[in-house]
Amino acid sequence: MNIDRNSAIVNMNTREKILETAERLFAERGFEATSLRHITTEAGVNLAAVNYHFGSKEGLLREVLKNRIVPMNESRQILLEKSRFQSQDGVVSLERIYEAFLRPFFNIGAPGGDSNGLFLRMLGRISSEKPGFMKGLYQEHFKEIQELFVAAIGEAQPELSREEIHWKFHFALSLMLGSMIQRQRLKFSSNGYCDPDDIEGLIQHLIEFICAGFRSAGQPKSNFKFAGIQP
Amino acid sequence: MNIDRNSAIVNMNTREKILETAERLFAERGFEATSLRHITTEAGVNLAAVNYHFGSKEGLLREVLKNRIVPMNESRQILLEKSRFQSQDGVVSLERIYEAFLRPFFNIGAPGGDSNGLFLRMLGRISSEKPGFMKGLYQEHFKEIQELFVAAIGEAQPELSREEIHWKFHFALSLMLGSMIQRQRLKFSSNGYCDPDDIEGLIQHLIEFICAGFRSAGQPKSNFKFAGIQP
DNA sequence: GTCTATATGGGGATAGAC
DNA sequence: GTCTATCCCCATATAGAC
Repeated sequence: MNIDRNSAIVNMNTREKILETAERLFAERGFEATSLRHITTEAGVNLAAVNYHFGSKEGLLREVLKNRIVPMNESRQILLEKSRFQSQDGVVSLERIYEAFLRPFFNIGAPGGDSNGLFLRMLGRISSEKPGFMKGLYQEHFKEIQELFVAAIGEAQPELSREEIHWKFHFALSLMLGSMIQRQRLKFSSNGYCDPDDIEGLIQHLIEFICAGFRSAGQPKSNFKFAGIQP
Repeated sequence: MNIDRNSAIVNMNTREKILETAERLFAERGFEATSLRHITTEAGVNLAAVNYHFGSKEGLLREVLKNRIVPMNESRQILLEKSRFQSQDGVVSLERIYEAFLRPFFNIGAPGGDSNGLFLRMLGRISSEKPGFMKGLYQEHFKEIQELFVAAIGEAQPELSREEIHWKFHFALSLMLGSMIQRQRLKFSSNGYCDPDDIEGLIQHLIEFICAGFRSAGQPKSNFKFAGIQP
């Protein structure tokens, strides 16, 4: 039943044990730095089982990611539809759109107890470690959901050009991943002013920051004269 | 004289050859995934030279980063001081502050011809690969420059609380790194609407997005009622 | 400072018995 | 499906000759 992902790893079958342990170790140490031997030892299974069940180390990674990403994107879609249903005219506000986009991302570990956001750090890390791999992942898992959200943003901010929407969407996505990857830095760089473990606060600050960015003029070249300083 | 970093690697001494090649390979493939053998083979030097000159693989990494970061931060400080001097009352606008902060970051490779931003991808990657290592790097190289810029932001936006400034500074930093790490994604995710190789456009869009975030209310909890949707 | 040679330990993957 | 045993590759680091 998989009630508590952190306990009773004994009661899982070999395949599940490997997935469970691999996810944790990939997140903690990175993909390259984690060996199959390390995974199988911690999981208490045989080394050869990985290749039997997943074909290769990369096959294992693909499965680990898929198990998290698919429910996350389903959740995003449901939240967006719910907000659209609750709206007056079918146009969802930017805040609601990004709440639907961000919340499942930060809850991706729940209810598995991934309160440290290890999985999210892994996702960000993989995206910089293996760009080719991520491109495939994008085509398979993120293309559709992105089109859905880009369309919703276009309805919420109809004055934005397609180019502007894509720039800003890219920034929002980069910020979401970056702020999670870099989250531990906030601990020692804010001199105690901010608590990086306050996920709810993080989400709210992020929504505010992102929506402000989407509402900005969108014409920086004409609105703002750059100094043209040479470094 | 080091006129062109990409040519005449033959004319460099062993230490420089190693630094040159290591920087490129760390950036292209990541730290863990790059072997000393690979570096020394491409550089055309002996394997043992790395340990002789840098003590260890991590010592080599430290030196590679230092060679880029120190000039970058000097450049940031100079740009900020120049903008302060040019201002009427010593208060620099947010746009100028972030231009001074961002431009040396994106020009970090120049005039070395790092037009692909490989070094920046490496920096972001290392920060997720080796958090402990980055903490040391932060203390050594980034603490001072951050305090300088946080102070300038506090003067430009005096109504922001310390907590808000640190959140937003963290976001801006995460976005800067994230947008560089994820830059290649923009190629295939924007359907051709945006050109990720247009660094000048990237800088201008970033400044606009970040400054809008800094000018947003700063009190999301009271200004915006969250839906409280459960995923 | 630079080389060869090697110590020492790990890596992913697989063949074949059970 | 799971195991043992092993192939073959690569890693970092160092000792010691030149």
